[in-house]
Amino acid sequence: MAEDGGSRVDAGELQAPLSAREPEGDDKAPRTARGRRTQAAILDAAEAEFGEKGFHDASISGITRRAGVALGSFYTYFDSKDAVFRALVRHMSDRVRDHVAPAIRAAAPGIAAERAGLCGFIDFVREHKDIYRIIDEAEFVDPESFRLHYAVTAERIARRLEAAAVEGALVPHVSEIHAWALMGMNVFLGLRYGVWNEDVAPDAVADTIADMLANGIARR
Amino acid sequence: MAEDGGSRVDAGELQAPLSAREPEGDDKAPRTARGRRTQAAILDAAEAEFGEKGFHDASISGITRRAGVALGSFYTYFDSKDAVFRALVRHMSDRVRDHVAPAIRAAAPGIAAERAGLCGFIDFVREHKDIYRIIDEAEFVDPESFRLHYAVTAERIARRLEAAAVEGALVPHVSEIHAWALMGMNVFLGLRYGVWNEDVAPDAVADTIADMLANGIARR
Amino acid sequence: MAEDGGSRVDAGELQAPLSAREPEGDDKAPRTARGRRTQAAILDAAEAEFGEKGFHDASISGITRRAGVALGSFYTYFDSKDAVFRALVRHMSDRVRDHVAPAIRAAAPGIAAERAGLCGFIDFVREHKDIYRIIDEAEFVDPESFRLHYAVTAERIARRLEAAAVEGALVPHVSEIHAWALMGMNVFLGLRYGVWNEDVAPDAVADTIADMLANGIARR
Amino acid sequence: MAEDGGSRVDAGELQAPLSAREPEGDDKAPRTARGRRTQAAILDAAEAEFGEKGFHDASISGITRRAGVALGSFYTYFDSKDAVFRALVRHMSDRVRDHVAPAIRAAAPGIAAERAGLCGFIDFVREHKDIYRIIDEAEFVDPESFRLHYAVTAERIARRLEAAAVEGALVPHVSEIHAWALMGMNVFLGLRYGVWNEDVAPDAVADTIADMLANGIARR
DNA sequence: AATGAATGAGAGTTCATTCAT
DNA sequence: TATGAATGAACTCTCATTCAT
Repeated sequence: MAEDGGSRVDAGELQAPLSAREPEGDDKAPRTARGRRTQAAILDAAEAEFGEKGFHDASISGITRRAGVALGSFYTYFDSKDAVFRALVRHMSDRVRDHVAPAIRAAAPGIAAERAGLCGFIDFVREHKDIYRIIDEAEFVDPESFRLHYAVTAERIARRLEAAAVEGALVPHVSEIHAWALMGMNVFLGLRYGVWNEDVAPDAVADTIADMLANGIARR
Repeated sequence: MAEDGGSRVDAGELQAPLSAREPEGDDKAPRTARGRRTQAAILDAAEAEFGEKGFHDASISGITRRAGVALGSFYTYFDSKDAVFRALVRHMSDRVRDHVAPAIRAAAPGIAAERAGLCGFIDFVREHKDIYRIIDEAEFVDPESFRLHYAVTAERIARRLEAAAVEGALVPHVSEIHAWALMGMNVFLGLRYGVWNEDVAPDAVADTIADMLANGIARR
Repeated sequence: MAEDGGSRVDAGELQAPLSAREPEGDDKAPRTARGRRTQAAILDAAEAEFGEKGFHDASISGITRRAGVALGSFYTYFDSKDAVFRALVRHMSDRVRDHVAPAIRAAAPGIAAERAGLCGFIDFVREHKDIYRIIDEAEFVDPESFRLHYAVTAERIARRLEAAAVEGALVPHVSEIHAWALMGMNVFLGLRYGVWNEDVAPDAVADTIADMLANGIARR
Repeated sequence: MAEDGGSRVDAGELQAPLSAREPEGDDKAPRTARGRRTQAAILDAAEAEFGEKGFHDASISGITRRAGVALGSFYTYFDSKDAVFRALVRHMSDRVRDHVAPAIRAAAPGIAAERAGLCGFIDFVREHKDIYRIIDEAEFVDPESFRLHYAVTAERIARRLEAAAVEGALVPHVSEIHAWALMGMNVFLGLRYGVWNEDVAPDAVADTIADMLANGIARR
């Protein structure tokens, strides 16, 4: 699952409405305004259906029922069940990134930035619990996009850490290994304190992790 | 996925062969030696089938074909597709724990023990790559056992950290949050350096993480 | 099995074609004319299949084969094998009633009306021998509809007898017991002289029973 | 279902225990005492299983589980599921007859005898409600034995009526039609006042029917 | 563009029966 | 005689996808 804000998103970028997304092969470009509305309705319905039931228990007819359109209309806008799923994963992956990125950029490079990323991630997950299921299930539905998602995310973290090291905020030997470790921490803390139970405030979680990242946990 | 060794396993305990497992409701106890052999063959085949295809694309007939038994024989030993899956998850969860536990116990409490756990985990995952898929897919197939697995694992880590803190090896404020962070790190490092690619030695990964845990990564 | 004509059916009412039936929960309402044709074909085929083989030996694929539609189409119109069966029982129960009712109403209340009912019933059964199997098997397939069918039928006979008693055509103490006795007689006479063997004319059977009902069979 | 006592059973005949029945092709003769016990246990279990679940939902394994014997042992004593069912139907048919016959013989030929038969039948059914299901289901499981059962029973009633007519107790023209009518009445009255609900005493039912048979129900 | 009926491969599951021990 | 594992045909039901209207 996405757990990190990217830096390629410009500040002030708004969440693009579904109907304005440019297709990338998984969906078909509607020709009319009516068509765009229908496609958007289907994508929204797919989010609800997949989030609620998971990929395999979700059904096309469930999606079109939620969307209030005929079954056949689905295939006017998407080639297959897998295709909507991919489109949805990409869409959600973007939304997480867009949610977290501003907070990261606003913080000082290094520990503070990572702290902000984790905090924003937990916040986001709390408001979009279904997303967690959706992106994670991609591992089994469309391994390639799952792999890509995490590879890209880890790479983004790694570049950020390196930049912070160059600036002198972090130790010089930060590496891809650190990036994967941070990503894993974030994902599981999001699962535990975002999806499963909200018994601890995101800020408290983030403070704890920031301290660990800054000073370690060995008694000296 | 399991990524930690428990302490309830006695030193020297051997991995119990499939044929010696006591059933816990997901499988039916065979009453003859022949029956035990067949059940073990089915469980082994299920591991291969699920690992290769994932839960939903796997089929009972695929499992029995691999096991070399008739389709109906499956139902002599398991109630359903879900039931084998659950039995398998439990079995594998136990195997990871049993593999990692001795290394953890052999190390000094604190950073060294956690280092050993991560190292053992990556080793194990490299030799049982399918396991990763199987246990992780439980999130969607049988959420309860997924939840239980990670809750139990995190709890075990937390207790270990607390004990090390009491001994003075770790800072006194270690908590459940640290446990979840460590678990998440381990899982993702196992995925990246165990399942996806073996381009970095487990020891190197573990050294890096041990250093981070001991000293943090902030420039001081 | 139905063996009696109801009084709620208006004189002159025609047997509704399958395609005009309103669903009551056991079948799904088609939305196009084509759909109605298909559903009717399936229901007709089900009658043949169940009548010939009985519920358990009948198969959905047998039904769709007879109907000349694809297997899956069955589930477009009925939820399950039980659901078609229930729809069919209801349909046939209505048909018997509608066949017999006019003859009953045309006769004088009392013995003549019951005679007409029996006569019409045997006639009907002779032309629809399958119905016997179908409705009777409901006792084992869907006990509730079996129970309901006979309870409703007995009640109808009881009311008719009471009305005739009030008019002075029958003795005043006719009761539910008489109704059940008449219903049982009719059913078994229908079985014997309608389904099994047509060696005696319905009128002859009815005359015999009418005499017995009118005068009893004790020598005086 | 049986609804009449035969006259071929000698007075004083005891209900033969299962283990003493002579096989008639549907079961296999046990060679040892132990074998007879096992066979009897299976037959008893079959009565319970079929009575509770009906023929199709009953299973051989359910029967052997109830009997406390191994699955394979079933085939030591019966050739098939149909075979036990047939043996059971014959057995129960005999039991009804044996229960009702003495009462019939004790009564005066004619109305009194038929009254006694109905009364005894309702009594019997109340104590063996499952039997109703078992024998009636034979219509769909083994039509031949169902047919035979009712044909034999009707014939027995017919002979009894004829004899009573010869003695001057009944009108001279009693026939097979009367026999079937009586049988049908008895069966349905047994269903209503024996199986479904015991809200009316068997004697009251029998009195009502006796009066109807004696005098008819037409107002004169 | 929209509809919804039609398709049919494929899945999980059951269970009467056989047979080696 | 008794056991229970093994078999596999057969069945009901699902659902992604196609297509005529």
